[in-house]
Amino acid sequence: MLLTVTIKHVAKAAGVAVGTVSRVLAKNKTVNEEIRIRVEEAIQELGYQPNTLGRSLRLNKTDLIGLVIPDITNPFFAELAKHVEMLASSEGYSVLLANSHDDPAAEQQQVQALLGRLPRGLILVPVSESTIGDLVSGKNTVTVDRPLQGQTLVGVDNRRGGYLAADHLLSLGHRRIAYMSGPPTLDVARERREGFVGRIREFQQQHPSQPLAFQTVDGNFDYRAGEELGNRLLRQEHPPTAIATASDQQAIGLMRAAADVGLSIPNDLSIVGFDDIPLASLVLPRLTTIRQPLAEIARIALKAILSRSSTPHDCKLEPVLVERNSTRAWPGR
Amino acid sequence: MLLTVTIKHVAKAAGVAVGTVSRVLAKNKTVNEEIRIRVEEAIQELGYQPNTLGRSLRLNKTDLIGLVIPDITNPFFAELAKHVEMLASSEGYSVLLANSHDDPAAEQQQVQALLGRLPRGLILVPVSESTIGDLVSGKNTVTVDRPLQGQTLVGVDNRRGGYLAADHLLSLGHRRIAYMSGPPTLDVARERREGFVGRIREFQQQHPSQPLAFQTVDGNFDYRAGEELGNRLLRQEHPPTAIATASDQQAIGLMRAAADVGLSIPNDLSIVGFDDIPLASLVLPRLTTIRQPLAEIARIALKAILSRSSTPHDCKLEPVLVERNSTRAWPGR
DNA sequence: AGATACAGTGCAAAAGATTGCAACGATGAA
DNA sequence: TTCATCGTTGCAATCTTTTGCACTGTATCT
Repeated sequence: MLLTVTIKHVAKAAGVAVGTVSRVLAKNKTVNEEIRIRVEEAIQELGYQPNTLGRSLRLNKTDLIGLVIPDITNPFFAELAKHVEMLASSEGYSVLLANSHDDPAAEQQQVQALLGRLPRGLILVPVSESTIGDLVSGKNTVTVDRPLQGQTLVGVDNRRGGYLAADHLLSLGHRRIAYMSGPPTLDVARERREGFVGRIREFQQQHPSQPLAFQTVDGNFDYRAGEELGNRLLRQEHPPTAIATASDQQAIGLMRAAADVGLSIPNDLSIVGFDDIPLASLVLPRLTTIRQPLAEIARIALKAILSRSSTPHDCKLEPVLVERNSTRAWPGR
Repeated sequence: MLLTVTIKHVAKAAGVAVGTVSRVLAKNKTVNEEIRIRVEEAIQELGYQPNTLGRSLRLNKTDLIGLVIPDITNPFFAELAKHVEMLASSEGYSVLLANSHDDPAAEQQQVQALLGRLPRGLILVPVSESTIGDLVSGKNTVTVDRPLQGQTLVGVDNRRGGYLAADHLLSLGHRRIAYMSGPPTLDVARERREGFVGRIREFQQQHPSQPLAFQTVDGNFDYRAGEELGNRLLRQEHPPTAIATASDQQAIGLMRAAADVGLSIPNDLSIVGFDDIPLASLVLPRLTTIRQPLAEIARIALKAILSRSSTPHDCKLEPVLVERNSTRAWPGR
């Protein structure tokens, strides 16, 4: 165990008091140029690195950002984590990662453990609206993607996203449409569906004479749910000609189901996803989807944490439609 | 800002000295039963939680595990992160996440930043063999997937993995075979290829009369490389009937290229991947691949960290062939 | 010249927890 | 009675850093 060099050693080497070294480190200008140089030389010479723990204890705050997400394996959250980590580390912060596995009890435990580390702030994708509410209240928290009572939420305008998807399919001439939603317990899922259904209703009112079949199914956000719900939808007597989903993972699962049933995309079936994960542009055919500006979301969330604006102020970003090859105009056979 | 309750408050509430409270917390048995109960009640009552910083400063060690990976967006590393996080948090540790983006300079910076936090240990997927070598030497580090001079490596027997893939394709009757390798700078990639080539050569010696065409290409591990290399391989005059890749991501990119060329899998082309990421069993067709026991890898890596066995001792696990629907016997047209 | 201001520096007190050492009271032995 | 022992507990030092306060010496003003 090599013994570490502390601020005391630097002070002795430079022939000054520890306080002075500290002031040099803090770039405090009330320190003589000559002494500053002497101290900096000593720091160089000894290879001194400030002890984060001592500083944190004294200041009662750390350079840690807590990030609690349901599942790092989900490409959407992985992307979020990547951006948060990049931005945080460029500002000198490190990120504490915690998985909640979509389990309220685990989430509560994780949040508690993280809070015990006195992080500068918490970026949270909550799974349970109730369990952790008071745990994080007043704790410099920002919520991403999903809301939590009394906390700043930064995310996308989900209604608008749903609206865009519906509008896209309608304008392509589809008149047998289905919407594959997420878990009905989640606000995000409900909002996306409401936006989608809203556009459908709007169209029906504007064109009351046009026949329009529409249905909705619920499930999880993952691949498997996409496949299962897809099978259910496509094996009906009159299957839809277009399906919008609440996540790209669902959409990719759905593509699998479509292939099993023998449908070709986009010829027999148009699909539009949600999120625009990296894989979306790599599946075959490339997936038309509603893009969430994730880099921007991460940036704003982190800024909110670091600026400590105690008043919660939600931030809803604009989703955008990314047209690729999984949707096509319906010839109207 | 609500003021936090410290060990001092507990001591006063229980009418004992702080040292005694500390001993109760440490489950030190040299403390009277009666007093222990009184202290524990005070802890409950006040909702006291020990300050991690004070403890860490005193003990000069933390409950943090540093995890440095090239890219959290890569499903393989995401899966690794998930397992590490699960195991670590179940032992009371938190994980510090850092992305190196496959960039030696960034990696060096990240490792340095993490080490400054005095983690209990570092789990590292190194991108550069040279830059961080002396940075982490003697620092309780475990390397996963890729080796680093003088550090314990836990990973899969890559040669064996390559061997299994080649053996599978040969036994299916394929005689025009290609291997899509990873970056030749990476030991992992070289070993997998050597294993693969080794089995090919072995077969040639055993059956010198049988015609056997074999070629190799190099590239990155990601989807895009898979697609590009795939196009190059498949657009030859006599394309291979079977291709093994060095990663599932490559394999999935390759599937895309195959579809572009109009080849059906597994009828016209057999593909075997490497890693067995979750997506592998969800693509169409489901991907035959060489599975890495990632949960086991994470478990061993963490155990090595926590047991602080200072002598580096590599651990090579057995990869296993997972047969799914992307490979098929070659009829020998 | 004497008083005042001021920049620059040292000193010591925090911050919260752990732990070696001393002290204490009770007991038993000499 | 005195001494040693044992099991517990309190005291105080320690880990490293920051920062308010006091102090020094110089410069400026009256």
